[in-house]
Amino acid sequence: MPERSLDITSFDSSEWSEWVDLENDFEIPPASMTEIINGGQTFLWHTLETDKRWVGLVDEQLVQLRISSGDRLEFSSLKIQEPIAERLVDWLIPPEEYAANMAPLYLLEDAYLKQCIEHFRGLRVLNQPLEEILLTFLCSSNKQIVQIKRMLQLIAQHFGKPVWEGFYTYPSWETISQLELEDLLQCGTGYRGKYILGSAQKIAEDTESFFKKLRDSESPEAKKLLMELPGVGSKVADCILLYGGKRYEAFPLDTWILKAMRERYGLKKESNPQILDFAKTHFGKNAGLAQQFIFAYERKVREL
DNA sequence: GTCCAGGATCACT
DNA sequence: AGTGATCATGGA
Repeated sequence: MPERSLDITSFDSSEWSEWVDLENDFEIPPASMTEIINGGQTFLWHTLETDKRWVGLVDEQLVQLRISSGDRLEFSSLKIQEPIAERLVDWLIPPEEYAANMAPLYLLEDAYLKQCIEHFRGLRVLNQPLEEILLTFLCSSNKQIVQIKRMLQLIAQHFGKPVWEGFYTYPSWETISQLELEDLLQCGTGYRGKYILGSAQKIAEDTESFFKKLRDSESPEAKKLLMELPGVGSKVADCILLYGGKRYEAFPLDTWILKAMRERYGLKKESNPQILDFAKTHFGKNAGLAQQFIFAYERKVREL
C-alpha cells in the first residue's frame, strides 16, 4: 500500500490545551527523548521539528510533549479529553522509580556501558500496555524500525479506533482474531501476517486469562508462555517482557546487541544462549535496561 | 541487482 | 543440541 505518511506539522493548536509542567524532575535531554520515542520500543509517535516536540498516544489519549527552556518536561493534550498527567508520569516512569532502577547499573564496572548511559542520559523503558507491545513485537522480526512503524500505522489505521485525524489506537486481540490473512498482508506484514493471526486466534480463546496468566507468572514461565505463540521466539519474547511487562532482567538479543557483545565484550565464538547467559550475569538484575543504552549507542555510532 | 533489517521456524545433521 | 535455508517486504 502506498499511503504516504500523514502531515502532522499542520496542527490546529486551538484544539489543544495549554502546556502544563509535569511537575516532576525528569531531566531528559531532547536527544534522549527522541531516542525514547524513535528507538524501537514505541511505534506510533512522531518527533516534530527535530527534537522540539513529540506527539502520540498514551493508551487512548493523544498527547504532545516538549522540553521547556528550563529543561522542564511539559505536556499538552486535546481539549476534548480527560486530564492525563498521572498516567503520563506512569508511562514515562516517575523519576524516583527511574533512579532506583538505574542504581544497579551505576555499580557495575563497565566503562563501555557508562559511556552509553552518559550519551543517552534519561533514556528509559516506557511503561506501555502488554497487549500493545505483544502486537508491536510480533511485527518486529527481521524488519527495520521505520518499516515496523509503517506496518503498525497501517494496522491501527485500518482496524483500530480513530482518536484524532491521523491517530488511531491499535485494534484489540478480539478484533485481530477475526481478520482475514489478506487484511494483515495488506498492511505490509509479509510472512508475519500468519503469525499475528495465529497468535490472535490463540489469545482470543480467552484474552483476559491469557494476559492475566502472563502478568501473574514469574519471568521464565512468562517467557515460556509467550514462546508458545507462533512468531514469538526468544528475542521477541524478551522484548515483550521488557517493554510491556516491566521485567527489566529480560535481555533481548538482536543483531545490534549481538554485534556489541562480540566486538565490545570479546564474545567472538559464543553461541546466542551463551551470550545471553553472560549478559544476564554481567549486567545483573536490570540487564534489559543496560541493553537499551547499548542498543541506542551502537545504532548511534553507526549513524542510524 | 545485492544486502540487510530489534528473527522465527523447519529441515536437516 | 547445533547449523542452514527459507520466509515477505521495503530501504539503503
